[in-house]
Amino acid sequence: MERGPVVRITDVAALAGVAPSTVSKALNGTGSLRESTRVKVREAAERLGFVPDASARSLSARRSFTVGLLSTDSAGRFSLPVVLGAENALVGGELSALLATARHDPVREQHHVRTLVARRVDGIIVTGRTTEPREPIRVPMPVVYAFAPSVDPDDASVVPDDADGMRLLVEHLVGLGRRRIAYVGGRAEQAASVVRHDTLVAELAARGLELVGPPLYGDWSEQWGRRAVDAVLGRDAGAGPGERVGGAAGVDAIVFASDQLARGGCDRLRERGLRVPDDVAVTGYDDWQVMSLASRPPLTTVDMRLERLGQRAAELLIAAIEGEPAHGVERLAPRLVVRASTLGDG
Amino acid sequence: MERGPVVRITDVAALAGVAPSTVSKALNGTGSLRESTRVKVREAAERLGFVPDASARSLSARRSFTVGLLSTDSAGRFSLPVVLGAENALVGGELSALLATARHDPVREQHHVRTLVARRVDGIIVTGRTTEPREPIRVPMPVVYAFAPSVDPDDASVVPDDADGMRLLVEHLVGLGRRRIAYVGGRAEQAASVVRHDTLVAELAARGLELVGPPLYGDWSEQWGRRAVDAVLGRDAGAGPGERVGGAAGVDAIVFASDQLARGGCDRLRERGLRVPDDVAVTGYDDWQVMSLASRPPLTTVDMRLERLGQRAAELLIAAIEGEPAHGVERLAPRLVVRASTLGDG
DNA sequence: GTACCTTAGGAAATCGGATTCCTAGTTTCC
DNA sequence: GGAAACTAGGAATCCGATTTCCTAAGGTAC
Repeated sequence: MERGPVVRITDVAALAGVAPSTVSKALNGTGSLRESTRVKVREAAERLGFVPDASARSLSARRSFTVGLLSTDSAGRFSLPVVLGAENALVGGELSALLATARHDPVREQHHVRTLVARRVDGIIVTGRTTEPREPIRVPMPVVYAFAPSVDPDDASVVPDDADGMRLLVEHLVGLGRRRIAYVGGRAEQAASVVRHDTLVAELAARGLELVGPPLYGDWSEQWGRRAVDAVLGRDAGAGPGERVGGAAGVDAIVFASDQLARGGCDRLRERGLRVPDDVAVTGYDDWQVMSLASRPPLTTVDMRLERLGQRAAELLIAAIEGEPAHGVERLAPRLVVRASTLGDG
Repeated sequence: MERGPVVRITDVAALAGVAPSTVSKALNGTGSLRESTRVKVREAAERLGFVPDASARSLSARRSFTVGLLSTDSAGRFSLPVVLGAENALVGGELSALLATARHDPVREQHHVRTLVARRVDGIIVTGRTTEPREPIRVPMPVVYAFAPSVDPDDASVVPDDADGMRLLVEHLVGLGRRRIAYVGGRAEQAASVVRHDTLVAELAARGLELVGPPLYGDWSEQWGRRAVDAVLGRDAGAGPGERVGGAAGVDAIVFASDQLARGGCDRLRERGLRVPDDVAVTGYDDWQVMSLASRPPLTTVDMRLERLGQRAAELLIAAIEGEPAHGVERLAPRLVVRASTLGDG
């Protein structure tokens, strides 16, 4: 609340003693003007604190310099970083971000899509809660799907490369000499659980190894992580403190499909007297730091680089807006984060 | 990507056989028109899939039907729910939300403020990472501060009522018969640590009780929560399993200033052989469910109702936009969430 | 010195709705 | 039957910046 009368281009023109069109040219670096005139106009604009009205600019430019960030999710743990990364990257392209969260409600989503179209956003980035492929939205402007890809291969999508992440983990574990590896997933029907399992099995096979025991599925909670450890070790034969598990059912590493699971797993292993990583190495997934760092020991895990994912989506969208649309799914390479749950204190 | 040529009001007018101004009146319910005409126009608009251009509408309405959500924070754990609550409430008022995250960078914040002003947003909601009062932004439109209040008492702010939250906790603990209560805060210089401590002391005093030992401050980590328990119980004399603490230094409840601290505290208490809540009751703060529910036992804590806070901020902002600005700090009553860390399995 | 180019900058059209104002019909009333 | 009062809907203006088009002044050439 500082200046009541908003400054218009005509005010600047009047002060500078030129026509409005000249002000526009001077400030936008277009047209042919003497340098002295540009300076004069710039000074007048500066003095009045002139900020061009975006609506008017949009109207004549026939674009809004705005993109929609449509999140199926209530912008939870996964989509939030994506949204933030995108928002941040958009600023560079002098684009603003309209936030629209659908909260899993198709009606709400439809409403938001309509609003974004009405606002003539230059493009839309769609994110979701999980990596399950989703139905595309139908709008008359470019769209990029981030995290949750579109089922239409002609659309542009950016997703974390889960297979690559698992490959990094296997490489790391096997490199450390671990051979008897078990797998604990989250919900069985979700892509994240399945892809990670399948890749794990494939990568082990490529090294002449096999998963120890069947993959275990539950939900994504710490509690399931704890229980899964019991299941892996065999509930009945709780090993005593310091006692190496060994034997046919013995494992020397457990790969969990998320940090939450892994954290619960570490707790349970410790409670059962097993040392992590000395007796059993543990890996998580996501590098959700409130979990991965708070775990005892801190977790070796995979950072999906979600902010970078959002940033990349923004880059692709900007390119599409400028007439160079991408197609298909782009996979973003994740980053292995090594911590004490596999490496010990060393 | 469905219709190339965007439909304008003149297209609808042509199809309906009326003037553009009539279309506008028909669709907006203004002017005086025969019902048959309205229907005719509506059908034409429907058939063409007409969606009025928001820029044009904004230009003539002299407002953008958009509000800025300015988050100092990278929309972290606290500001995120506030932002979501606000965004959700805005939809009801047919307003859209422009997301702007400053990431603690004053330059970035200034840039975003400029952008929001250029876009002629109808108002701005400012949120922060902590409840520390902050400098107000200077803009020519209404502003509401949420979570982090403005230092200017003339501005409108909505904050969680921390004192009330602590009062609820004390009432609960004392009601359960706990008398020897210790306090563990987060960072000593932060309002959240201090207000909670001061209120705790005052509420205890009102009941003829005193805090056991000095308040302990550290950071907001689980690790500090664990260490703080050691400090409270006395590092040297680690009580054996099942042994009641008792005596001059004994406590029968520990109030932690956050769920993270409390969770670490529970872990440590258990490791020292103390039962929660039988030997020592524990309370957290925030009801951050990945902490409060994953804790063993789950935490009795205080839900600040951050989404509601954001919603309330949106309501106040909408009122201000409509000419009824609020002033001063409004405190939102929190909600006590009782779980097993004070009540046991019963 | 006249004819032809440049060039700086202004006037006017444009973007797409909303709104104000006005007019041709229709009603109402005495 | 004629004047006043409504009514429906169209024409024109406006919102504020961009952009196109055009003109007057200055420069160059022969």
